[in-house]
Amino acid sequence: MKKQQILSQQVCFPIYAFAKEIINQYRPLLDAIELTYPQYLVMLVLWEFESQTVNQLGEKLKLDSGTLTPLLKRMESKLLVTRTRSSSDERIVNIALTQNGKALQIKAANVPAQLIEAMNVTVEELQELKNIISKISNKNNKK
Amino acid sequence: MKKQQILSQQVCFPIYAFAKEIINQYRPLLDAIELTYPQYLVMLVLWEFESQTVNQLGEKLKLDSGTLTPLLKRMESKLLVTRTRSSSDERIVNIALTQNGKALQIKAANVPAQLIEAMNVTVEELQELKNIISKISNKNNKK
DNA sequence: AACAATTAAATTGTGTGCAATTTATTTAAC
DNA sequence: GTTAAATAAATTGCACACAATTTAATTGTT
Repeated sequence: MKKQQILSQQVCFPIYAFAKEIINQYRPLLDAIELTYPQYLVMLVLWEFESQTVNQLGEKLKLDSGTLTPLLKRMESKLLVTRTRSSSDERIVNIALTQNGKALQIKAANVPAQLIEAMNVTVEELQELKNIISKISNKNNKK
Repeated sequence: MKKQQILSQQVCFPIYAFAKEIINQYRPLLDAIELTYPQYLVMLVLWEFESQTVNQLGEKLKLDSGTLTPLLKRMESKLLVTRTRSSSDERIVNIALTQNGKALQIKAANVPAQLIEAMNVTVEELQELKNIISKISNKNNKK
C-alpha cells in the first residue's frame, strides 16, 4: 500500500475535520441567536456593508446562488433581511438588513470571544493558521 | 462596530473556505473514479483496514450514523462495499471491501499527487498546516 | 432596431452533515 | 430471570454545497 493512501498520512483530512469541528463549536453559540454558521457569515458581511447583491455575497463567502438563494429566503422569513430586485437592473437582487437584522449585531457581539473560549485556543494560534492558509491560497488566486 | 465582527478579521472563515476549496480541488480527480470526497475517505480507511464497523468508520472520520448509513448504502449500490450485520452482535454492521472496492485502490493511486499538483502547493506547506491544526485540536481531545 | 451573447438569480437534483428520535439488540442490576 | 440501562444503526427532518440547467434581463454586434 502506498504511504499516501493511508488516512493518517492525509494532509487534507485534518483540515476538513477541523473546519467541521469549528462549525460544531459555533453551533451552540449561534443557536442562541437562531443563526446557522453560513447565515452568521452573511450577517457579518451585512453588518459591515449594510446592503449587498447576491453576487457580492457569493464572492465574499465563496457560495453560489444555488446555496445563497434558499439560505437568504430563510433569513428573509426570519425578518433579518429584505430581498429586493434592483429597479435599474432587474436581474440583480439586493439583500439589505432589516432593523431586526441590525439589532442582532449587539446580541452577537460576544460570539467571537465565546468561540475562542470554547475552542480553547489563543488568537495567536488561529492567526498563525490563518497566515499559512492565506499563504497557500493566495498562490492560486493570483492566476 | 467591533473589529471582531468584520469578515476579514475572522480567523475561522478562512479555514471553512479553504476546506471547501480542497474538496472542490478533489472533485474532478474523484469524479474520474466516481467517488465523492467523504466516500473517498471511507475507501482510504477500508484500503488500510479491510473491514470496519459503522462505528469505527465514524470515529476515524468524525461522522455519525446519520451521515454514514445513507453514504454507505450508496457505496454498497456501487458495489464497492458490503454491509453485513455481525452474527455475534446483531446491532453491529460490518462494512467490508468488495473485489471492486479493492481494485479501485490502483485507479486511485495517483490522486494524492494529482491533488498537490492541482492545488499548487508543496507537501511541506500542507505539513506545516497539518502540524498547527493538530497542535490546536489535540488540546481539546485530551480533556 | 433585431438578434446573439452575456449576466444574475432561481431552480432542480444529488450528496453530505448533524440533531433528535426510533428500533433492535445486548448488557447490567436486582 | 426479568426489567432497566446502554449501545449500534437507522430514520426523520432540516440546512447547506455545488453542478447543471433554466429563466429573465441586459449588453453588444451588426
